[in-house]
Amino acid sequence: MIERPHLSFELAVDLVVCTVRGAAFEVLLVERGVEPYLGRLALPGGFLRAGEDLIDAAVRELAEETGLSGLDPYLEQVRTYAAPDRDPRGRVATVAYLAILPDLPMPTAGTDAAGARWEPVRRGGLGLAFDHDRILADAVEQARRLLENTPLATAFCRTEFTIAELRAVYEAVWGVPLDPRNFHRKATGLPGFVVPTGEMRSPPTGRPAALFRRGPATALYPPLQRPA
Amino acid sequence: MIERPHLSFELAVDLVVCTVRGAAFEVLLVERGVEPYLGRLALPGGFLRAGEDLIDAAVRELAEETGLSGLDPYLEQVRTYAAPDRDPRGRVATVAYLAILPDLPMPTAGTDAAGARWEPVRRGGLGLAFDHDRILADAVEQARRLLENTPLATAFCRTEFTIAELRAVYEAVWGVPLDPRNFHRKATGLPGFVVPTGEMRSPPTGRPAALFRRGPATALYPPLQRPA
DNA sequence: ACAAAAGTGTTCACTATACACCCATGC
DNA sequence: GCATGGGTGTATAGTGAACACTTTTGT
Repeated sequence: MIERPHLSFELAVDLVVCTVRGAAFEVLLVERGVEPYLGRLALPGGFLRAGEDLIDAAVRELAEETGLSGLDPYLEQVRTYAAPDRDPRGRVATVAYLAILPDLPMPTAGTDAAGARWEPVRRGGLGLAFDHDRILADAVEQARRLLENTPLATAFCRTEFTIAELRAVYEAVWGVPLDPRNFHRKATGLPGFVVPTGEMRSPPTGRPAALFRRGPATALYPPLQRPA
Repeated sequence: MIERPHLSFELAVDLVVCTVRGAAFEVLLVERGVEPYLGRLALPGGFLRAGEDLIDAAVRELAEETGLSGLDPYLEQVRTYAAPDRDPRGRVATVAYLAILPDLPMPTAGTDAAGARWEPVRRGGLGLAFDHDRILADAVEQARRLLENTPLATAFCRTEFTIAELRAVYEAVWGVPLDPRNFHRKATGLPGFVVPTGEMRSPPTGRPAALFRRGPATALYPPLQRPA
């Protein structure tokens, strides 16, 4: 190890954990229990530990904050924030990760998740601590873009899902209504996007819907373009 | 300042400086003059200084490495790399930036740029130091994607350019031939992409071409999709 | 029978592609 | 004139939005 005369940083990972509940696009937030920004809402996150890569820390924090184990979440890096004054405690750089979960029941006691709650994503921001409104906005924009080009939407759904559920994800995240009939054709026609399981599921009323799983595709071609 | 029991990092910025020269998509590399990886090619970059944000460091490094002043380069964050063993000197996290320049003559003496040179981007990587092959691949993929959705291609051109020059950028970066006639119509027809200056430029032989500047658009809609 | 939701067929407008053709210059 | 590259017109195929219509269930 040679001399290192450079600035020293702490490195954190912040999570933008998203889901769709009902018709709402929501994000997981925690109430801060320590200064600075005591009592304010913030994105869950924490510092890297020895031997950890960024993705390791993101996976660990996600498990801690949700209290859920054995998830196979979609996790993708968004970008890094390191403005000199972004944290009053000193120079802290944070790497934001986008995490996508299906609408699962969350443990509410005995874990870090006790202080966590879902909030609907609103334009104009949520008044979060630090620069977390900006981070949230960047992550949301990335999620909206990924819905166009990747099978990300399937990560919002459980293992088996109907086309109507998949469409609800697009409508909630993009905030626009889509034609159910045309969406059905596009989704089932895109190579590798979804594969039928052969099973059916009956809604409260109406014709049963075919069930699908996510397909092998890692990119959607052609993309599912959102309306102008 | 309260106690901070966490891991300490050095934070670097690495640049993927791209241009199109002739028909080739090229990247700026430097030969390392110190250990580790002495003598190997690497991406230009350096550590953050006190008071600097990431983008400040990227702009400063770009000016230092190219020896060019007064550029208004396109600069965009790619992603961050922080694997525990990526730098043998210790824990160094690096934030990669994509920089796009037109094909300019580079100073070759008296500056850091003396040790810099352009190399064509090849599939399979260039055998760079550290994890720079991976960083380069990620940045190149980002550039290819941005050509579809943003006016990024204009950043590869000088202030005034012909449609044929713009097309050469797409062909070089995507590595595919495009129909000159259809490309002309698309590029001039996309709202806010390019605006005619009214001037003309004569090629060595053939009809003079109209000159354009980049337009006000920040996104291309509909996107200029690359062929499957 | 009726309501509700799933899924298919069809129309029509628009867009992309291929390529014939014309234009403006240097030699 | 001829070669060369710039730019326009046009036929054709393909794609996407709108929506009528059929299917399959629960009550």
